[in-house]
Amino acid sequence: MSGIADVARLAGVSKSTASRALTGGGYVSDDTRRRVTDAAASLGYVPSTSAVSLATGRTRTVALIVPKVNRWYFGAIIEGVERSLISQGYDVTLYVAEPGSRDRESLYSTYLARKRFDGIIAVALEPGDTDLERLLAIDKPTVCIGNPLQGIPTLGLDNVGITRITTQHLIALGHTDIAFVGSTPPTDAPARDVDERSIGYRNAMNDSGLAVRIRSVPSTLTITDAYAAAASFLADAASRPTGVVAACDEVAVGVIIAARRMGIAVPTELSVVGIDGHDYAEMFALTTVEQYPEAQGIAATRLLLSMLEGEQPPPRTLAETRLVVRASTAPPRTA
Amino acid sequence: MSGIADVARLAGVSKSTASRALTGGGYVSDDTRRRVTDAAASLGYVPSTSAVSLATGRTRTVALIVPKVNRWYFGAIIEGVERSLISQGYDVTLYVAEPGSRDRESLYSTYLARKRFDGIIAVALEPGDTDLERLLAIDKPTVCIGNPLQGIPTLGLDNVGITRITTQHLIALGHTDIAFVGSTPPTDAPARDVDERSIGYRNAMNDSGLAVRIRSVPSTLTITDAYAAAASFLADAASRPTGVVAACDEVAVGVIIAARRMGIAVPTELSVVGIDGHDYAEMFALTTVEQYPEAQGIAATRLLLSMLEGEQPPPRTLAETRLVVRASTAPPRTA
DNA sequence: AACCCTTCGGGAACCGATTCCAGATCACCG
DNA sequence: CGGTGATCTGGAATCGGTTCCCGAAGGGTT
Repeated sequence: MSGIADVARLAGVSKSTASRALTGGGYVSDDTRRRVTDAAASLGYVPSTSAVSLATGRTRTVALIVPKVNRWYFGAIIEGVERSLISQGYDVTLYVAEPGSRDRESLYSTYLARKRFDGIIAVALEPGDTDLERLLAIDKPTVCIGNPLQGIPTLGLDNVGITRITTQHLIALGHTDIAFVGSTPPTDAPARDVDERSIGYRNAMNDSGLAVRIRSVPSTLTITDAYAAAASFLADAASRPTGVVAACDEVAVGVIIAARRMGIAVPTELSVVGIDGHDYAEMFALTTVEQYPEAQGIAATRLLLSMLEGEQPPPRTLAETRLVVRASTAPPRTA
Repeated sequence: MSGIADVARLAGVSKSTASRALTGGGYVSDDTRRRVTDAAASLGYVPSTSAVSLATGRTRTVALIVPKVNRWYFGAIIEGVERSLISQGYDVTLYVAEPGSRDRESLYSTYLARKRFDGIIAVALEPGDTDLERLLAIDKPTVCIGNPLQGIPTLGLDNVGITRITTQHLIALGHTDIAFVGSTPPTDAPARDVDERSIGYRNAMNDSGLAVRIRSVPSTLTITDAYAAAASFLADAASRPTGVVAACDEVAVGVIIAARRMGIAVPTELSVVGIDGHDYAEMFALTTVEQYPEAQGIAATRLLLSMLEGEQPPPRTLAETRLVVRASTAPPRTA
């Protein structure tokens, strides 16, 4: 491997001049610069990143922290972040650790402490966890995607508002017996995304004077979990709601699959509305509020890069959403 | 930030002794070592990784190259690789680039050339692409997951054998009219995983003297793609097969969803068998040959780490699989 | 008491870049 | 023609560690 010294020698200049010519700083005559770049090209010179970051203090790497990879939402964010960072010449190192897990512990104490990165993008941190203060202690530019956290610029959804919209959509269709399928908010802990959504549902129901009914599924909110839960709570025809507000599309899809299996017609006997704009939404004709996690990843990257340039982004940025009405919702049969 | 010089000063020793005490090389008395580690702990000393890798030539980072994040198979591999590498003290930098894409180009010419890693794990490289030689040119320890490639240790499935098994499962149940749903192998290019699977199907059919029928879906092989394709080829009751060998579980699930929608009973009127052991397999009662991508990620990591220790792993390692019979397959109605 | 081997610790070189500083060249102007 | 400022280049220090080499001290043997 040839280093900058070899390039300098071949071009007949000193190391310092070679460095200036290649990085663009300081005065270098056009002629010299050309000689140096030619020499570098002919040697196939690639600067050693460890040397560069030792000298400059910048790593051109961003740490991306996600709780999970194998979920549509997180996967899409990862793809967005990766694509946009790469296009800016940054590498992405990926850390997977669920909030509260043991991995999480060593993540902060060992890996993040090494600071092999210029900035951090953290996805779906749980508020109230110790993560926040530890992130702040690292003292590197940081952006969050998800719930707002005190002191860190965050990109997220208006969860309350969105769920109000999906709930009102069912109410407007004439439904009165509407259940929220998600997880029950813990009374002591601060609200996570899911909890905010259940609040949006409750607000909308209260506004219309309707009774609130919440069906819990495991907080992983996967299709499989929702399928299993729905198979049980849809079983009794008497207590079955006519409308379901799902905490996310994966839950909605699980409910629809369960309903179909049980011979409950969607939307004739059961209307289902989700939140996400999941890949599968169209296949299940799901009415949903779309969000665009890949675009969120790109936007978060932009925020972070602006911080690296010394700017101070707004503490809270709302991500774009759009209600898409499909065939999983209709007026209830009795109406 | 305090450096090793500060630690040395506080412990009353020289930089070299401090380094030896902390990294474990050379002779250091227990007493001195304790003084140094205490000093390091009290200062919260964390070695600068750029300095360490500049001096040692090792980055303790592995590059993970995947074509896509948001697919069950790739997501699971990423999780497995990440988890096991982190537990060994390695960081993972993620590169997402589909074979043949423009991103792929810059990936090799720019990012991989920087060699900010000690080794590479590449997932689902397409044989016949130029990737192979470029990977070899990088001249770093490399492990592949997927199809075998000349010169790189590879962890993969016996695709031909597996699909023979799923096909024979249907044949044994009495099916004679069995279609393969995947993509048609290109005649000129070398075989990808999917192509090998169609070969396994064809071999099994030929062995039993049955007619080969291949239904193509877009090569991304997603549930949605398969759903759309199935909606069309299941439409004509006369030409409809009684059994489907799917190239993967996502295709199988797409077919099942389409069949249910069209009122075709599974397995009574249509048996479907997949390959993967997808998260959704159980929910759809899918008969399938399970593979374990997360375990494959862990195994690939082990292979790579052994290469970093100077060992030479076997060129080809077969990953574990297991046939799981569920309720998506049954004898055909006429039998 | 002389000697040798093992253990321990310090000084300095080194990894491969960037960057500060000072000196050299050049053009232009008075 | 000397002075001045702008432009260009090289030497050397620096980033923060690891590691080679060598000298010193300690312990055991003849």
